[in-house]
Amino acid sequence: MTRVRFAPSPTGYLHIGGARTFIFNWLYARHQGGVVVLRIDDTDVERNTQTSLDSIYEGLEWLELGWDEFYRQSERLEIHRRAAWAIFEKGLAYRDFTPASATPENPGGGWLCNPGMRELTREESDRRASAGEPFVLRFRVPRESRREVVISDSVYGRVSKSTGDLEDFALLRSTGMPTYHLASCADDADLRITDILRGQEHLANTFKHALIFEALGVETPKLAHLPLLMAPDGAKLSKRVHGPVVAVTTYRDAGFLPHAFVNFLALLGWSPKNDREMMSREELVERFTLEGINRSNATINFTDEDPFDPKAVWLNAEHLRALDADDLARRLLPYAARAGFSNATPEKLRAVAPLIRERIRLLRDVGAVADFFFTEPRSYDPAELIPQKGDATLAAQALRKAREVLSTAPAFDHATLEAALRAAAAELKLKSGQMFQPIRVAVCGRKHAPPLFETLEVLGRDTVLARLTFALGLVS
RNA sequence: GGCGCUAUCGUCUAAGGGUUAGGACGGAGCCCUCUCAAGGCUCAAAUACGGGUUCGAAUCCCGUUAGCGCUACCA
Repeated sequence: MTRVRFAPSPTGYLHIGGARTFIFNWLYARHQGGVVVLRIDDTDVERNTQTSLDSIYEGLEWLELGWDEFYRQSERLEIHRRAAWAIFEKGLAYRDFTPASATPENPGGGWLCNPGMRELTREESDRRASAGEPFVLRFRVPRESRREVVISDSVYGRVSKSTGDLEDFALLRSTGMPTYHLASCADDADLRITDILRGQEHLANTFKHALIFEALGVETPKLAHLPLLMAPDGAKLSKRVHGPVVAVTTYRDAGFLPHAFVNFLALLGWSPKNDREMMSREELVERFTLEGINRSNATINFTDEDPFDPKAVWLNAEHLRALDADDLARRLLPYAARAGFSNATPEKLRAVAPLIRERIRLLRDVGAVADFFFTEPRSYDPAELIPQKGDATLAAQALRKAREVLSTAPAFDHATLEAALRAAAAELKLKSGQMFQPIRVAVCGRKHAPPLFETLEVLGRDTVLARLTFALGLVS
Protein backbone atom coordinates (compact mmCIF):
# COMPACT_ATOMS: atom_id res chain seq x y z
CA MET A 1 0.00 0.00 0.00
CA THR A 2 1.43 3.33 -1.08
CA ARG A 3 1.68 5.83 1.75
CA VAL A 4 2.85 9.38 1.13
CA ARG A 5 3.13 12.33 3.45
CA PHE A 6 3.05 16.09 3.18
CA ALA A 7 5.00 17.55 6.06
CA PRO A 8 4.82 21.33 6.34
CA SER A 9 6.32 23.19 9.25
CA PRO A 10 4.07 25.85 10.73
CA THR A 11 6.50 28.73 10.39
CA GLY A 12 4.59 30.78 7.82
CA TYR A 13 1.47 30.65 5.68
CA LEU A 14 0.97 27.94 3.11
CA HIS A 15 2.54 29.12 -0.08
CA ILE A 16 2.26 27.99 -3.62
CA GLY A 17 5.38 25.81 -3.47
CA GLY A 18 4.10 23.90 -0.47
CA ALA A 19 0.73 23.56 -2.12
CA ARG A 20 2.33 22.06 -5.18
CA THR A 21 4.25 19.53 -3.11
CA PHE A 22 0.99 18.56 -1.46
CA ILE A 23 -0.76 18.28 -4.82
CA PHE A 24 1.95 16.03 -6.26
CA ASN A 25 1.77 13.80 -3.21
CA TRP A 26 -2.00 13.67 -3.40
CA LEU A 27 -2.07 12.95 -7.12
CA TYR A 28 0.53 10.23 -6.76
CA ALA A 29 -1.25 8.58 -3.86
CA ARG A 30 -4.64 8.69 -5.55
CA HIS A 31 -3.19 7.32 -8.75
CA GLN A 32 -1.79 4.40 -6.76
CA GLY A 33 -4.89 4.03 -4.64
CA GLY A 34 -2.77 4.89 -1.60
CA VAL A 35 -2.94 6.95 1.56
CA VAL A 36 -2.12 10.64 2.09
CA VAL A 37 -0.69 11.55 5.47
CA LEU A 38 -0.62 15.14 6.65
CA ARG A 39 2.11 15.55 9.20
CA ILE A 40 2.86 18.84 10.86
CA ASP A 41 6.61 19.06 11.32
CA ASP A 42 6.63 21.31 14.35
CA THR A 43 9.80 20.40 16.18
CA ASP A 44 11.14 23.93 15.95
CA VAL A 45 9.19 25.27 18.91
CA GLU A 46 10.85 28.68 18.64
CA ARG A 47 9.44 29.44 15.23
CA ASN A 48 6.07 27.70 15.23
CA THR A 49 2.96 29.82 15.36
CA GLN A 50 -0.70 28.98 15.62
CA THR A 51 -1.39 31.50 12.88
CA SER A 52 0.81 29.54 10.51
CA LEU A 53 -0.89 26.31 11.42
CA ASP A 54 -4.31 27.82 10.81
CA SER A 55 -3.15 29.19 7.50
CA ILE A 56 -1.92 25.78 6.41
CA TYR A 57 -5.28 24.17 7.15
CA GLU A 58 -7.07 27.05 5.49
CA GLY A 59 -5.02 26.69 2.33
CA LEU A 60 -5.19 22.90 2.18
CA GLU A 61 -8.91 22.83 2.82
CA TRP A 62 -9.50 25.30 0.05
CA LEU A 63 -7.81 22.94 -2.42
CA GLU A 64 -10.64 20.47 -1.76
CA LEU A 65 -8.29 17.50 -2.00
CA GLY A 66 -8.28 16.24 1.55
CA TRP A 67 -6.02 13.78 3.37
CA ASP A 68 -6.44 10.48 5.13
CA GLU A 69 -4.32 10.58 8.28
CA PHE A 70 -3.05 13.38 10.45
CA TYR A 71 -0.13 13.67 12.90
CA ARG A 72 1.81 16.33 14.71
CA GLN A 73 5.46 15.69 15.36
CA SER A 74 5.31 17.55 18.65
CA GLU A 75 3.06 14.76 19.93
CA ARG A 76 5.48 12.06 18.86
CA LEU A 77 8.68 13.16 20.54
CA GLU A 78 9.10 9.84 22.34
CA ILE A 79 9.31 8.02 19.03
CA HIS A 80 12.03 10.41 17.88
CA ARG A 81 14.05 10.17 21.07
CA ARG A 82 13.84 6.42 21.12
CA ALA A 83 15.15 6.36 17.56
CA ALA A 84 17.98 8.73 18.42
CA TRP A 85 19.14 6.69 21.39
CA ALA A 86 18.87 3.47 19.43
CA ILE A 87 21.32 4.96 16.98
CA PHE A 88 23.54 6.07 19.86
CA GLU A 89 23.49 2.58 21.36
CA LYS A 90 24.68 1.15 18.08
CA GLY A 91 27.66 3.48 18.30
CA LEU A 92 26.50 5.44 15.28
CA ALA A 93 26.01 8.69 17.18
CA TYR A 94 27.94 10.54 19.86
CA ARG A 95 27.41 13.28 22.38
CA ASP A 96 28.95 16.61 21.48
CA PHE A 97 29.41 18.77 24.57
CA THR A 98 30.64 21.80 22.66
CA PRO A 99 28.57 24.82 23.74
CA ALA A 100 26.23 26.06 21.05
CA SER A 101 27.96 29.42 20.88
CA ALA A 102 31.26 27.71 20.15
CA THR A 103 30.00 25.55 17.30
CA PRO A 104 32.72 25.59 14.67
CA GLU A 105 31.89 28.13 12.01
CA ASN A 106 33.18 27.41 8.57
CA PRO A 107 35.62 30.04 7.47
CA GLY A 108 36.43 28.86 3.98
CA GLY A 109 36.30 25.12 4.32
CA GLY A 110 33.38 23.00 5.35
CA TRP A 111 32.83 21.99 8.91
CA LEU A 112 32.63 18.20 9.10
CA CYS A 113 33.04 16.99 12.63
CA ASN A 114 34.48 17.75 16.00
CA PRO A 115 37.22 15.11 16.46
CA GLY A 116 37.61 15.73 20.19
CA MET A 117 33.98 14.97 20.86
CA ARG A 118 33.76 12.23 18.29
CA GLU A 119 36.53 10.26 20.00
CA LEU A 120 35.25 10.67 23.55
CA THR A 121 35.03 7.30 25.30
CA ARG A 122 31.64 6.00 26.20
CA GLU A 123 32.54 6.21 29.90
CA GLU A 124 33.67 9.81 29.64
CA SER A 125 30.59 10.69 27.59
CA ASP A 126 28.24 9.04 30.10
CA ARG A 127 30.00 10.70 33.01
CA ARG A 128 29.71 14.19 31.59
CA ALA A 129 26.11 13.61 30.61
CA SER A 130 25.10 12.42 34.03
CA ALA A 131 26.92 15.39 35.53
CA GLY A 132 24.31 17.45 33.71
CA GLU A 133 26.51 18.92 31.02
CA PRO A 134 24.42 19.88 27.96
CA PHE A 135 25.18 18.19 24.67
CA VAL A 136 23.90 17.72 21.17
CA LEU A 137 23.65 14.20 19.84
CA ARG A 138 25.42 13.92 16.52
CA PHE A 139 25.33 11.27 13.87
CA ARG A 140 28.72 9.67 13.35
CA VAL A 141 29.12 9.81 9.59
CA PRO A 142 31.12 6.72 8.56
CA ARG A 143 33.78 8.60 6.70
CA GLU A 144 36.53 6.01 7.24
CA SER A 145 34.62 2.82 6.49
CA ARG A 146 32.94 3.83 3.27
CA ARG A 147 33.41 6.41 0.59
CA GLU A 148 30.02 7.07 -0.90
CA VAL A 149 26.37 7.35 0.04
CA VAL A 150 24.22 6.54 -2.94
CA ILE A 151 20.55 7.29 -3.32
CA SER A 152 18.22 6.41 -6.09
CA ASP A 153 15.72 9.09 -6.95
CA SER A 154 12.77 8.55 -9.26
CA VAL A 155 13.28 11.98 -10.77
CA TYR A 156 17.01 12.63 -10.55
CA GLY A 157 18.23 9.07 -10.91
CA ARG A 158 21.31 7.81 -9.11
CA VAL A 159 22.87 10.54 -7.00
CA SER A 160 25.86 10.05 -4.78
CA LYS A 161 27.90 11.99 -2.32
CA SER A 162 31.19 11.24 -0.65
CA THR A 163 30.96 10.69 3.10
CA GLY A 164 33.96 12.99 3.26
CA ASP A 165 31.63 15.82 2.29
CA LEU A 166 28.99 15.05 4.91
CA GLU A 167 29.17 16.72 8.27
CA ASP A 168 28.28 15.03 11.54
CA PHE A 169 24.79 16.46 11.63
CA ALA A 170 22.71 16.78 14.79
CA LEU A 171 20.01 14.32 15.79
CA LEU A 172 19.02 15.81 19.13
CA ARG A 173 19.46 19.41 20.21
CA SER A 174 20.86 20.32 23.59
CA THR A 175 17.25 20.90 24.67
CA GLY A 176 16.53 17.26 23.96
CA MET A 177 14.28 18.19 21.04
CA PRO A 178 14.83 16.21 17.85
CA THR A 179 16.10 17.93 14.75
CA TYR A 180 14.19 17.89 11.52
CA HIS A 181 16.38 15.16 10.01
CA LEU A 182 15.87 12.76 12.88
CA ALA A 183 12.20 13.46 13.48
CA SER A 184 11.40 13.25 9.81
CA CYS A 185 13.11 9.90 9.32
CA ALA A 186 11.87 8.40 12.57
CA ASP A 187 8.33 9.35 11.67
CA ASP A 188 8.62 8.20 8.08
CA ALA A 189 9.73 4.83 9.43
CA ASP A 190 7.09 4.68 12.14
CA LEU A 191 4.29 5.78 9.82
CA ARG A 192 5.45 3.27 7.20
CA ILE A 193 5.79 5.95 4.54
CA THR A 194 6.58 4.22 1.26
CA ASP A 195 7.23 7.23 -0.97
CA ILE A 196 8.71 10.62 -0.24
CA LEU A 197 7.85 13.36 -2.73
CA ARG A 198 9.31 16.67 -1.66
CA GLY A 199 11.08 19.74 -2.93
CA GLN A 200 14.50 19.44 -4.48
CA GLU A 201 15.95 21.60 -1.73
CA HIS A 202 16.01 18.38 0.28
CA LEU A 203 18.00 16.41 -2.26
CA ALA A 204 21.30 17.19 -0.56
CA ASN A 205 19.80 16.33 2.83
CA THR A 206 18.73 12.97 1.58
CA PHE A 207 22.20 11.52 2.03
CA LYS A 208 21.86 12.17 5.73
CA HIS A 209 18.44 10.61 5.72
CA ALA A 210 19.71 7.52 3.95
CA LEU A 211 22.28 7.17 6.72
CA ILE A 212 19.61 7.54 9.41
CA PHE A 213 17.30 4.98 7.84
CA GLU A 214 20.21 2.61 7.57
CA ALA A 215 21.13 3.15 11.21
CA LEU A 216 17.52 2.56 12.17
CA GLY A 217 17.58 -0.69 10.28
CA VAL A 218 14.74 0.22 7.98
CA GLU A 219 14.51 0.51 4.25
CA THR A 220 14.71 4.01 2.79
CA PRO A 221 11.36 4.96 1.23
CA LYS A 222 11.21 5.45 -2.50
CA LEU A 223 12.34 9.01 -3.25
CA ALA A 224 11.17 11.59 -5.75
CA HIS A 225 12.47 15.12 -5.51
CA LEU A 226 10.52 17.84 -7.24
CA PRO A 227 12.05 20.73 -9.17
CA LEU A 228 11.63 23.98 -7.30
CA LEU A 229 9.23 26.81 -8.02
CA MET A 230 11.08 30.03 -8.69
CA ALA A 231 10.09 33.66 -8.62
CA PRO A 232 10.62 35.74 -11.78
CA ASP A 233 13.57 37.41 -10.07
CA GLY A 234 15.31 34.06 -10.19
CA ALA A 235 15.18 33.28 -6.50
CA LYS A 236 13.48 30.36 -4.92
CA LEU A 237 9.95 31.26 -3.99
CA SER A 238 9.91 32.68 -0.51
CA LYS A 239 7.28 34.01 1.80
CA ARG A 240 9.68 36.52 3.20
CA VAL A 241 10.84 38.18 -0.01
CA HIS A 242 7.85 37.60 -2.31
CA GLY A 243 5.16 38.35 0.21
CA PRO A 244 1.50 37.46 -0.03
CA VAL A 245 1.56 37.08 -3.80
CA VAL A 246 2.71 33.53 -3.17
CA ALA A 247 0.14 32.75 -0.49
CA VAL A 248 -2.49 30.21 -1.44
CA THR A 249 -5.18 32.36 0.12
CA THR A 250 -4.34 35.19 -2.30
CA TYR A 251 -5.45 32.96 -5.15
CA ARG A 252 -8.56 31.92 -3.29
CA ASP A 253 -9.53 35.50 -2.49
CA ALA A 254 -9.05 36.62 -6.09
CA GLY A 255 -11.49 34.00 -7.20
CA PHE A 256 -9.50 31.08 -8.52
CA LEU A 257 -11.41 27.84 -8.63
CA PRO A 258 -9.60 25.36 -6.38
CA HIS A 259 -9.33 22.86 -9.15
CA ALA A 260 -8.01 25.40 -11.65
CA PHE A 261 -5.28 26.25 -9.15
CA VAL A 262 -4.50 22.55 -8.73
CA ASN A 263 -4.44 22.12 -12.50
CA PHE A 264 -2.01 25.01 -12.88
CA LEU A 265 0.37 23.80 -10.20
CA ALA A 266 0.26 20.23 -11.47
CA LEU A 267 1.67 21.51 -14.74
CA LEU A 268 4.65 23.14 -13.06
CA GLY A 269 7.40 20.54 -13.10
CA TRP A 270 5.22 17.79 -14.45
CA SER A 271 3.84 17.04 -17.86
CA PRO A 272 1.37 14.43 -19.10
CA LYS A 273 3.49 14.48 -22.27
CA ASN A 274 0.48 14.57 -24.54
CA ASP A 275 -0.10 18.31 -24.76
CA ARG A 276 -3.08 18.19 -22.46
CA GLU A 277 -3.43 21.37 -20.40
CA MET A 278 -6.90 21.73 -18.97
CA MET A 279 -7.66 18.56 -17.11
CA SER A 280 -10.32 17.40 -14.70
CA ARG A 281 -9.30 16.04 -11.34
CA GLU A 282 -9.99 12.53 -12.60
CA GLU A 283 -7.81 12.99 -15.64
CA LEU A 284 -4.99 14.40 -13.52
CA VAL A 285 -5.15 11.42 -11.17
CA GLU A 286 -5.34 9.07 -14.12
CA ARG A 287 -2.31 10.51 -15.89
CA PHE A 288 -0.05 11.44 -13.01
CA THR A 289 3.15 9.44 -12.87
CA LEU A 290 6.64 10.11 -11.55
CA GLU A 291 8.05 9.66 -15.06
CA GLY A 292 6.37 12.89 -16.09
CA ILE A 293 8.24 14.94 -13.51
CA ASN A 294 11.13 16.94 -14.89
CA ARG A 295 14.34 18.08 -13.33
CA SER A 296 14.65 21.78 -13.93
CA ASN A 297 13.09 24.49 -11.81
CA ALA A 298 9.97 26.26 -13.03
CA THR A 299 9.45 30.00 -12.87
CA ILE A 300 6.10 31.39 -11.93
CA ASN A 301 5.34 34.43 -14.00
CA PHE A 302 4.13 37.08 -11.62
CA THR A 303 4.92 40.76 -11.23
CA ASP A 304 4.39 43.37 -8.56
CA GLU A 305 1.41 44.73 -10.50
CA ASP A 306 -0.09 41.37 -11.37
CA PRO A 307 0.50 38.59 -8.88
CA PHE A 308 -0.97 35.91 -11.10
CA ASP A 309 0.71 33.91 -13.81
CA PRO A 310 -1.23 34.53 -17.06
CA LYS A 311 -1.44 30.82 -17.64
CA ALA A 312 -3.03 30.29 -14.25
CA VAL A 313 -5.59 32.95 -15.08
CA TRP A 314 -6.27 31.40 -18.47
CA LEU A 315 -6.72 27.96 -16.95
CA ASN A 316 -9.08 29.43 -14.40
CA ALA A 317 -11.14 31.03 -17.17
CA GLU A 318 -11.25 27.70 -18.96
CA HIS A 319 -12.53 25.92 -15.88
CA LEU A 320 -15.00 28.72 -15.23
CA ARG A 321 -16.45 28.22 -18.70
CA ALA A 322 -16.83 24.54 -18.04
CA LEU A 323 -18.98 25.16 -14.97
CA ASP A 324 -22.75 24.86 -15.25
CA ALA A 325 -24.74 27.99 -14.44
CA ASP A 326 -25.94 26.74 -11.06
CA ASP A 327 -22.47 25.91 -9.88
CA LEU A 328 -21.05 29.15 -11.21
CA ALA A 329 -23.80 31.20 -9.56
CA ARG A 330 -23.18 29.49 -6.25
CA ARG A 331 -19.44 30.21 -6.40
CA LEU A 332 -20.05 33.78 -7.50
CA LEU A 333 -22.25 34.62 -4.53
CA PRO A 334 -19.56 35.53 -1.96
CA TYR A 335 -17.66 37.62 -4.51
CA ALA A 336 -20.81 39.53 -5.47
CA ALA A 337 -21.44 40.22 -1.80
CA ARG A 338 -17.89 41.42 -1.36
CA ALA A 339 -18.31 43.72 -4.37
CA GLY A 340 -21.12 45.38 -2.47
CA PHE A 341 -24.06 43.96 -4.42
CA SER A 342 -26.33 43.61 -1.42
CA ASN A 343 -29.27 42.69 -3.66
CA ALA A 344 -27.39 39.82 -5.33
CA THR A 345 -29.67 36.91 -4.59
CA PRO A 346 -28.89 33.34 -5.71
CA GLU A 347 -31.75 33.58 -8.22
CA LYS A 348 -30.47 36.80 -9.76
CA LEU A 349 -26.94 35.44 -9.96
CA ARG A 350 -28.26 32.30 -11.58
CA ALA A 351 -29.71 34.48 -14.34
CA VAL A 352 -26.57 36.59 -14.66
CA ALA A 353 -24.08 33.72 -14.58
CA PRO A 354 -24.52 32.52 -18.18
CA LEU A 355 -24.10 36.08 -19.42
CA ILE A 356 -20.78 36.67 -17.71
CA ARG A 357 -19.33 33.16 -17.80
CA GLU A 358 -17.22 33.87 -20.88
CA ARG A 359 -16.32 37.35 -19.71
CA ILE A 360 -14.72 36.71 -16.35
CA ARG A 361 -11.37 35.14 -15.69
CA LEU A 362 -11.51 35.26 -11.91
CA LEU A 363 -14.59 35.02 -9.74
CA ARG A 364 -13.94 38.47 -8.34
CA ASP A 365 -14.36 39.90 -11.85
CA VAL A 366 -18.09 39.69 -11.20
CA GLY A 367 -17.71 43.03 -9.44
CA ALA A 368 -16.50 44.80 -12.55
CA VAL A 369 -18.37 42.87 -15.21
CA ALA A 370 -21.83 42.49 -13.69
CA ASP A 371 -22.19 45.69 -11.69
CA PHE A 372 -25.12 47.08 -13.70
CA PHE A 373 -27.23 44.05 -12.89
CA PHE A 374 -27.16 45.14 -9.28
CA THR A 375 -26.62 48.88 -9.23
CA GLU A 376 -27.96 51.80 -11.30
CA PRO A 377 -25.53 53.06 -13.95
CA ARG A 378 -25.56 56.80 -13.48
CA SER A 379 -22.05 58.09 -13.79
CA TYR A 380 -21.19 57.25 -17.39
CA ASP A 381 -20.14 59.87 -19.90
CA PRO A 382 -23.24 60.93 -21.94
CA ALA A 383 -21.02 61.07 -25.02
CA GLU A 384 -20.87 57.27 -24.89
CA LEU A 385 -24.54 57.21 -25.78
CA ILE A 386 -23.74 58.64 -29.18
CA PRO A 387 -22.93 55.94 -31.75
CA GLN A 388 -20.32 55.97 -34.48
CA LYS A 389 -21.22 58.35 -37.31
CA GLY A 390 -24.04 59.77 -35.29
CA ASP A 391 -24.94 62.70 -33.09
CA ALA A 392 -27.04 63.46 -30.02
CA THR A 393 -30.16 63.74 -32.09
CA LEU A 394 -29.66 60.32 -33.53
CA ALA A 395 -28.96 58.87 -30.11
CA ALA A 396 -32.10 60.43 -28.70
CA GLN A 397 -34.06 59.10 -31.63
CA ALA A 398 -32.79 55.58 -31.07
CA LEU A 399 -33.45 55.71 -27.34
CA ARG A 400 -36.94 57.07 -27.78
CA LYS A 401 -37.78 54.42 -30.32
CA ALA A 402 -36.34 51.73 -28.07
CA ARG A 403 -38.40 52.92 -25.16
CA GLU A 404 -41.49 52.79 -27.28
CA VAL A 405 -40.77 49.32 -28.64
CA LEU A 406 -39.76 47.88 -25.29
CA SER A 407 -42.71 49.25 -23.43
CA THR A 408 -45.07 47.60 -25.86
CA ALA A 409 -43.24 44.35 -26.57
CA PRO A 410 -45.69 41.47 -26.09
CA ALA A 411 -43.09 39.49 -24.13
CA PHE A 412 -39.80 40.42 -22.50
CA ASP A 413 -37.62 37.55 -23.61
CA HIS A 414 -34.47 38.04 -25.65
CA ALA A 415 -35.80 36.57 -28.91
CA THR A 416 -38.85 38.82 -28.92
CA LEU A 417 -36.78 41.85 -27.99
CA GLU A 418 -34.17 41.18 -30.62
CA ALA A 419 -36.79 40.91 -33.36
CA ALA A 420 -38.54 44.05 -32.19
CA LEU A 421 -35.38 46.12 -31.88
CA ARG A 422 -33.98 45.00 -35.21
CA ALA A 423 -37.23 45.93 -36.85
CA ALA A 424 -37.11 49.30 -35.14
CA ALA A 425 -33.59 49.91 -36.41
CA ALA A 426 -34.66 49.10 -39.94
CA GLU A 427 -37.57 51.43 -39.60
CA LEU A 428 -35.26 54.24 -38.52
CA LYS A 429 -32.84 53.27 -41.28
CA LEU A 430 -30.12 52.76 -38.72
CA LYS A 431 -27.44 50.10 -38.76
CA SER A 432 -27.95 47.66 -35.93
CA GLY A 433 -24.76 48.83 -34.22
CA GLN A 434 -25.94 52.42 -34.27
CA MET A 435 -29.24 51.44 -32.80
CA PHE A 436 -27.87 49.13 -30.12
CA GLN A 437 -25.00 51.17 -28.75
CA PRO A 438 -27.14 53.92 -27.19
CA ILE A 439 -29.36 51.27 -25.64
CA ARG A 440 -26.42 49.31 -24.33
CA VAL A 441 -24.81 52.34 -22.74
CA ALA A 442 -28.12 53.48 -21.27
CA VAL A 443 -28.73 50.09 -19.74
CA CYS A 444 -25.20 48.98 -18.83
CA GLY A 445 -23.45 52.30 -18.36
CA ARG A 446 -20.70 51.43 -20.82
CA LYS A 447 -19.99 50.32 -24.34
CA HIS A 448 -18.59 46.91 -23.53
CA ALA A 449 -21.08 44.54 -22.01
CA PRO A 450 -22.68 41.10 -22.32
CA PRO A 451 -25.09 40.45 -25.23
CA LEU A 452 -27.76 43.12 -25.24
CA PHE A 453 -31.02 41.19 -25.57
CA GLU A 454 -30.21 38.63 -22.90
CA THR A 455 -29.17 41.47 -20.66
CA LEU A 456 -32.47 43.30 -21.20
CA GLU A 457 -34.35 40.12 -20.40
CA VAL A 458 -32.53 39.61 -17.12
CA LEU A 459 -32.93 43.25 -16.12
CA GLY A 460 -36.68 43.27 -16.80
CA ARG A 461 -38.95 45.78 -18.41
CA ASP A 462 -39.27 48.28 -15.56
CA THR A 463 -35.58 48.67 -14.96
CA VAL A 464 -34.80 48.92 -18.66
CA LEU A 465 -37.43 51.58 -19.30
CA ALA A 466 -36.29 53.63 -16.33
CA ARG A 467 -32.69 53.55 -17.53
CA LEU A 468 -33.69 54.52 -21.06
CA THR A 469 -35.61 57.48 -19.66
CA PHE A 470 -32.62 58.51 -17.58
CA ALA A 471 -30.35 58.35 -20.64
CA LEU A 472 -32.80 60.34 -22.71
CA GLY A 473 -32.52 63.04 -20.10
CA LEU A 474 -28.77 63.12 -20.66
CA VAL A 475 -28.80 63.49 -24.44
CA SER A 476 -31.54 66.05 -24.82
C1' G B 1 34.83 28.33 -0.63
C1' G B 2 33.15 22.86 -0.70
C1' C B 3 29.40 19.53 -2.37
C1' G B 4 24.92 18.40 -5.16
C1' C B 5 21.42 19.49 -9.06
C1' U B 6 19.91 21.95 -13.57
C1' A B 7 20.17 24.40 -18.66
C1' U B 8 14.69 23.92 -25.48
C1' C B 9 10.62 30.25 -27.73
C1' G B 10 9.46 35.89 -22.66
C1' U B 11 6.84 31.79 -19.42
C1' C B 12 5.05 26.42 -18.79
C1' U B 13 6.59 22.35 -21.66
C1' A B 14 7.09 18.07 -25.96
C1' A B 15 10.75 15.62 -28.82
C1' G B 16 15.79 11.24 -25.17
C1' G B 17 20.57 9.74 -31.93
C1' G B 18 17.60 11.14 -38.16
C1' U B 19 11.21 16.13 -37.08
C1' U B 20 10.47 22.27 -41.43
C1' A B 21 12.40 21.28 -33.02
C1' G B 22 5.68 20.23 -31.61
C1' G B 23 1.84 22.22 -28.12
C1' A B 24 0.03 25.91 -24.57
C1' C B 25 -0.02 30.88 -22.19
C1' G B 26 1.13 35.74 -23.36
C1' G B 27 1.95 39.12 -27.98
C1' A B 28 0.59 40.59 -33.23
C1' G B 29 -2.93 40.06 -37.28
C1' C B 30 -7.32 38.18 -39.83
C1' C B 31 -12.33 35.95 -39.63
C1' C B 32 -17.01 35.68 -36.98
C1' U B 33 -20.14 39.45 -34.64
C1' C B 34 -25.16 44.20 -31.67
C1' U B 35 -20.27 45.95 -28.23
C1' C B 36 -17.02 43.13 -25.19
C1' A B 37 -15.80 38.34 -24.66
C1' A B 38 -15.70 33.36 -26.35
C1' G B 39 -14.50 30.63 -30.82
C1' G B 40 -11.77 29.70 -35.66
C1' C B 41 -7.38 30.70 -38.66
C1' U B 42 -2.40 32.90 -39.36
C1' C B 43 2.32 35.10 -37.86
C1' A B 44 6.71 36.32 -34.73
C1' A B 45 9.43 33.66 -30.94
C1' A B 46 13.98 28.56 -28.47
C1' U B 47 17.94 23.88 -28.27
C1' A B 48 23.50 28.76 -23.09
C1' C B 49 28.78 28.44 -25.06
C1' G B 50 33.09 25.37 -26.66
C1' G B 51 35.00 20.76 -27.70
C1' G B 52 34.46 15.58 -28.64
C1' U B 53 31.76 10.53 -30.12
C1' U B 54 28.84 9.48 -34.64
C1' C B 55 27.31 8.91 -41.51
C1' G B 56 24.08 12.01 -38.37
C1' A B 57 23.68 15.43 -31.75
C1' A B 58 18.62 19.56 -28.70
C1' U B 59 19.30 14.35 -27.44
C1' C B 60 25.49 10.71 -25.51
C1' C B 61 30.56 12.34 -23.19
C1' C B 62 33.98 16.28 -21.42
C1' G B 63 34.84 21.31 -20.30
C1' U B 64 33.14 26.42 -19.66
C1' U B 65 29.49 29.71 -18.17
C1' A B 66 25.10 30.70 -15.66
C1' G B 67 21.20 29.61 -12.21
C1' C B 68 19.37 27.08 -8.04
C1' G B 69 19.96 24.17 -3.67
C1' C B 70 22.66 22.20 0.60
C1' U B 71 26.76 23.30 3.63
C1' A B 72 22.45 25.19 11.55
C1' C B 73 21.42 22.64 18.18
C1' C B 74 15.70 25.90 10.75
C1' A B 75 12.74 22.94 8.06
